Amino acid sequence: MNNKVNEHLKQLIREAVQKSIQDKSFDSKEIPAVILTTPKNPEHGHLSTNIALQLAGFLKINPRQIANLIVQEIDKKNETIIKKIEVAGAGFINIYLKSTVLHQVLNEIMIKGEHFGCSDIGKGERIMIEFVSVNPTGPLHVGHGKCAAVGDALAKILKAAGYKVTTEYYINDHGKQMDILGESVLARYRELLGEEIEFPENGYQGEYIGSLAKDIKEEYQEQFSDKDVLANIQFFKEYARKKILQDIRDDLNTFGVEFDNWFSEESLYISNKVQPVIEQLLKEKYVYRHKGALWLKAAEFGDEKDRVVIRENGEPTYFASDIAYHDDKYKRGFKTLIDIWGADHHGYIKRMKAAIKALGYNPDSFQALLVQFVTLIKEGKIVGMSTRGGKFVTLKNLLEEVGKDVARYFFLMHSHDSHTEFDLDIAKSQSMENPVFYIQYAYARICSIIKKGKLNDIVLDDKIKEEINLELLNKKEELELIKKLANFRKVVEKSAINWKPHMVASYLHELAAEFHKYYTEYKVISEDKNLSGARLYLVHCVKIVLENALSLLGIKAPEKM
RNA sequence: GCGCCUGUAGCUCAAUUAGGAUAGAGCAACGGACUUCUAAUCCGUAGGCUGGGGGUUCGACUCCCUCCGGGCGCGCCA
Repeated sequence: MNNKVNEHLKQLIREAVQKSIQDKSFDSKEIPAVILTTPKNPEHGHLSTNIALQLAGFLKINPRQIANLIVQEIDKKNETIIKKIEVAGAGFINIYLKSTVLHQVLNEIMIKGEHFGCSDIGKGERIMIEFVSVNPTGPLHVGHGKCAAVGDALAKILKAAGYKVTTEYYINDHGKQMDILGESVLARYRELLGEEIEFPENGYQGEYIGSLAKDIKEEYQEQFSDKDVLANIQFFKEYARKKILQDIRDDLNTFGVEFDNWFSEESLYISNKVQPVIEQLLKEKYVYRHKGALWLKAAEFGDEKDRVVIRENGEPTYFASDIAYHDDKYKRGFKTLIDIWGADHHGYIKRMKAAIKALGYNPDSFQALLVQFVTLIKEGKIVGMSTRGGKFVTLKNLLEEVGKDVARYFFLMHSHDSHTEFDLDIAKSQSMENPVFYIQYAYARICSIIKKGKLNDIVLDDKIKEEINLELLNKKEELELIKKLANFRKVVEKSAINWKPHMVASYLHELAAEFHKYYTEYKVISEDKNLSGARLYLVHCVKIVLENALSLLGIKAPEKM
C-alpha cells in the first residue's frame, strides 16, 4: 500500500498494543517493531501483521488472546480506511482495506509516473559500487557480463531507493600482467614477419592477441622488426592496452552498462598515492619488514595470515595499490563501498577488510558482493570455460547471439549468490520458455490496448481522468492487480537493502502474469465508455510500473512485438 | 586440511529487510480455451519427508550442531 497508509496503520497497531498491554499490566520492556506484510493468500486480507505472535514470545501468553485484545482496541477507533480487521490462524491480525484505499494507489502511480517506486530510505548516503574491473589484457567474457549486469542494476535500484550512487571501473593497468600482454603481442607480430621466436611462457594465448599483432603490422609494417625488444615492448603494451580497453568499453556499451568513472591503477602511481599509504601503515606499525619484503599485519585484523605489500625486489603488489585505491574511495567521501567480485576472489575479502581496518575505517562499510559462476548450456551440454587457454565465450559473442535484453534478464533473474545455468538455446528461442518475452509481451499488449482505445475515442486525457469512476474496478483480478502494483515500492526497497536485483526481476514476472491473467479474462475497451475508461486507467498504471521495473534492470520496454 | 557459496517438483529457479498461515513459478507431461485489445497468452490436472540426522520453540526451507554430495578459493599472481 502507499506509504502513508502503511505508516498510519503501523502507528494504530502500535498504540493498540501499548493500550492492551497497559490494561493487562503486562511487563513490556520492549515492544517489537510492527511489521506489515502483504499476504500471498488473498483470504488473509490486504495487509497482515504477526505482532501478536511476536509478543507471545516474551509475554508467555496465548497469541490469539493478545491478537483479540489488539483488534478490539483498533475496532473502537472506527477507522475509515479499514473495512474489516480480524484474527486468524495462530494469531495473525489481518486487515482488509476499503476499496477506495486500493484505488488511491492508481492515482499515486499516475501522478508519480516514472518516479513511482522510488523512495528515500537511502537518505542520500553516498555509495560507491565498483564492478567488472578486469585488467585490459583480454576481452570480457560471459562471467564478467553477469557482474556487469548485477552491478549496473544494483546501482539503479539503490539510486531509486534514495542512495547517492557512483559506479566505477578500476583498470588494472599496472604491473607484470601488462608487460606480459605487450610481450605476447610482440611475439605474434614477429611471427607475422616470419621470425621464428619462442612464445612467452605465461603469454596470453587468445586469438585477439594475434589480431592485435595483425593490426599493428598493417598500420606500421615492419617498423618494429629490429631486435631492440625492450624499446618496442613499451609501444606494444600501450597499443594493446588502449585497444583492448576500448573494446571493453564498447562491449559494455552495447550491454547498456555505463560507468560514472574509469579509475586507472597506474594513475595511483603517477600521482604518488601508493607510497604515502604504505608509509602511514608503517608508521602505525601495521606494516613490518620480513625476508626483505614489507608485510601488512593482516592476521591481526582477522585475515588468516600476514600479506606482502612490497615485494623483496621493491615492487608493490597488487594488494598495495588496492589498499591505496580503497583509501582513496573513502577520501572521496563515500560512506559505503561495494565491490562486486567473481566468486573466485572470495579469498581476498578478509585481506581487504583487514587493510581497511588498519587504515582506520569501519570494516563493515566495505562489502564484497560475490557473484557466483554461470554455467553455459548449449544443446543440452555444458560449454567449457577455460580462461587460461583463451577459450571462452565472450560477452560480445553472447550479445550477438541473444541480444542485450535477454542477456541482462537471464543474468538478473536468479539470485547472484547461487550458481545458475544460462541456457543459450532457451535464451535464443522466441518461445514461451523465454521469460523476457513474456514480460515484454505484457507491455506490448498494453500499448496495443491504448492504441485501440484511441481508435474508439477512449483516451486518458485530463478531462477523462477527472471523471473516471475507479469504483468500477471491482473484479477480483483487478483488485489483485492493484495490490501487486502497490507492492512495487516495497520490492525496490527490499531489493536495495539486500543488494539483490533479482527481486525486481521476479516481481516483473509476477506482475506480467497478473496482467496476462486479467487480459484474457476481461476486455478493457468495450461499448461501456465509463468502464473502458476505468480499465484503461488501470492498465496504464500497469504499463508505468512495468516500464519502471524494466528500466531498473536496464531492459527495453517494446511497444510492439 | 581450512575458508566461502550451494543442495527445494523430472529440469531451471523463487519463497518478502533477523523464523510465520496450505513451500510457489516457469519448462517438460496430460486435458481444455483463438469470429476477440497480439494464443509469445490463459484455465485445469498431476508432480515435494525443502540432501540425511539431531537440536532451539507456540511455529524451521529459513537459526545452531553433525554427516553426505556439488562449485570455488587458500601466491612476494591479478
